[in-house]
Amino acid sequence: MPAASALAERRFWLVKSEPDAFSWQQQVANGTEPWTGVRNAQAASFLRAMRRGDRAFFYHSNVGKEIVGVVEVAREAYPDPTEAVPEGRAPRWVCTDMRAVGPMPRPVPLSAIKAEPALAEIGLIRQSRLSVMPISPEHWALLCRMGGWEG
DNA sequence: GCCAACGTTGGC
DNA sequence: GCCAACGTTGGC
Repeated sequence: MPAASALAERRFWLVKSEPDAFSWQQQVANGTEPWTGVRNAQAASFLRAMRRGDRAFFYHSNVGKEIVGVVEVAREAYPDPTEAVPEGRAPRWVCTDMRAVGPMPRPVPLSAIKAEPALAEIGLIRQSRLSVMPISPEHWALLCRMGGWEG
């Protein structure tokens, strides 16, 4: 089907990274980068649900605590090469490839997200430890407005 | 540095 | 299968 249908089906996500481990600046420098290291069953199931062309906010956890950019799913889930698979066992974890799309003109801090009543139900707040989560189209649009993102 | 949330592990 | 102990994440 044409692009309109693919666009309508595009889903939105938020992925977290500690900038000390892997930062937005590194993502930009590398262009496309495997999103590895997810070791949580719920987060992994969200990675598996990602489709090529889906977009995600890139959030800096611990240091910064703000949405700093937008990435796009460039390759759907495949076995995470950083997993140490025990002898005779099947690989368990997956990664996706993420491509940097662009920086948020105004990074959106966690404090601003918490201060916005319309975002009270967002996974980032309700389940603070989850590192990969879906974002509803409405929340995506609102966060884009808050960050000055014209996408 | 502390603590809440929560996932995992292991004894029973 | 239950649950205490422990480890990790991530905000404060």
